Amino acid sequence: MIPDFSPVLNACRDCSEKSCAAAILHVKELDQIRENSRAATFRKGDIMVHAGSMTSHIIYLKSGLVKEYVKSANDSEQILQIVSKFTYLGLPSLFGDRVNHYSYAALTDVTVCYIDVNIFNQLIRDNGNFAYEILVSVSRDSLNNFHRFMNQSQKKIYGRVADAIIYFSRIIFELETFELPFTRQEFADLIGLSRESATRVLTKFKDDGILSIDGRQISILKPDLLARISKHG
Amino acid sequence: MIPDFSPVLNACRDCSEKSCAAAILHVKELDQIRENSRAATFRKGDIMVHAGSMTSHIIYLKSGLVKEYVKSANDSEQILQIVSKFTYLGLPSLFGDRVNHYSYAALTDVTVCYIDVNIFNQLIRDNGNFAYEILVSVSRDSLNNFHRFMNQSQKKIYGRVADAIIYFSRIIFELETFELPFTRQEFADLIGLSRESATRVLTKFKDDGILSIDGRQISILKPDLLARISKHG
DNA sequence: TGTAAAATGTGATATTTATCACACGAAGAT
DNA sequence: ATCTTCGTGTGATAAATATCACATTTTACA
Repeated sequence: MIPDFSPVLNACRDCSEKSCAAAILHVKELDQIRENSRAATFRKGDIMVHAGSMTSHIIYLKSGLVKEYVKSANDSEQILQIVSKFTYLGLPSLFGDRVNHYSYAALTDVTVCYIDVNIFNQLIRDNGNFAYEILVSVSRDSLNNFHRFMNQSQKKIYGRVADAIIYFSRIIFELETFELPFTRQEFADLIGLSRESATRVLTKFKDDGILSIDGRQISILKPDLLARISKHG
Repeated sequence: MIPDFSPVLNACRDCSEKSCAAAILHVKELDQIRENSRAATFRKGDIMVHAGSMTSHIIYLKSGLVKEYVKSANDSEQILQIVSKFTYLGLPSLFGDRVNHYSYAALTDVTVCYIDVNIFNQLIRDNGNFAYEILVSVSRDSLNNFHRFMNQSQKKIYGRVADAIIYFSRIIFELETFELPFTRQEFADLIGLSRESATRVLTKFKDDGILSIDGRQISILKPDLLARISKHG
């Protein structure tokens, strides 16, 4: 729950895990960040940000996987996206009312940098090229969310599950064999299904020889068929 | 379909319909926009942008209502949002691959300005404060889309219809009595329902005395009850 | 290592919502 | 004015998916 603050000062100008946006910054600006930021780590399962909390620091994800989610009234959870390294968390919230609209939890061990929001905003105002890169990132996010939205609202459960599997294979792991970083319930929450329905579809894919499934370990055996199901199913 | 190009030069610096972002620009920058932009009008029903087309100009909406939508394989339509005046259309697409990801059609007569995308991008890079305002706008949009997404994926049809009615009353018209700017089919497409289901819910609300409905003319008679249905229904 | 708790798979059933079919009225076209 | 098309409401039915109940497996941890 509570981040382990690293005792090491993070020398941003030498950091090998810079974002595309930060790569544009001048040495002076990077030093400005360094003086107002802090490295930290989270353990798998830790909640990093609670929806509804105020933002004083922006979180930059240096390594690990994070789920972005919200809980609704009846305790059910909707996972918005899986965030992987080299990403700023919660940018849209920052530029609105400064209240975090989503929660974030670590799916694996995670390392991050906290950056003071005032410094971050100042950099955007001072350096249009930095601002442009941040815009690119927020826009990409927005289009991705839209894609997920369309996927959930227009496809049937087989198409949705296929889509999610392809998403993990191509975007997150870049492998045809991978380990899902969460439970079946969370998998279902990501695509807006009940746990039972998600399980049933996975079992069906296994029985049909499309996937090999052993617990959280997944291999895609028939990628073409899976892609076809994602499109038309 | 084809915009009527106005013969009048638009003097941006005197324009009373500037966006929050443009209000920040210097006189010199506004003149730069003027030399690379063009005013135009569309008639109700005109398609302004086709999804998939390339973006050479960004469209700024000066007056009127526009639907942002996509068509899927089986010709069904999902309306993403209703856009009202003082808004740039399709910003997230601009910062990605420059392909328009959504289509836009005029729901009322509409006046717009076309602004050259290169000029627009240059202004963002040159003027961080302008960039900041654009970021605020893209972020607001992203959070709104998210809200719509949650609404569609977690609520039942009564809650969704209630939500949509409240949205028009509060955000679009700021009145308790208003005229829906589209057909029942489009209303259904906005909230991801079949036309028949949307109709049935509206009729139920009418029978229960929550709304008064006469064709497209709608009055909210019991706002509290409607809000409760939106939350828990 | 043993035990409790959590996660998973699966059948039966219920609920929600879409689809189909059709009647009716209003708006446009000739 | 009449014809045709489009939009709308409504009942009957079908399809998709959630919920419930419970057995089984895996994981956590004392």
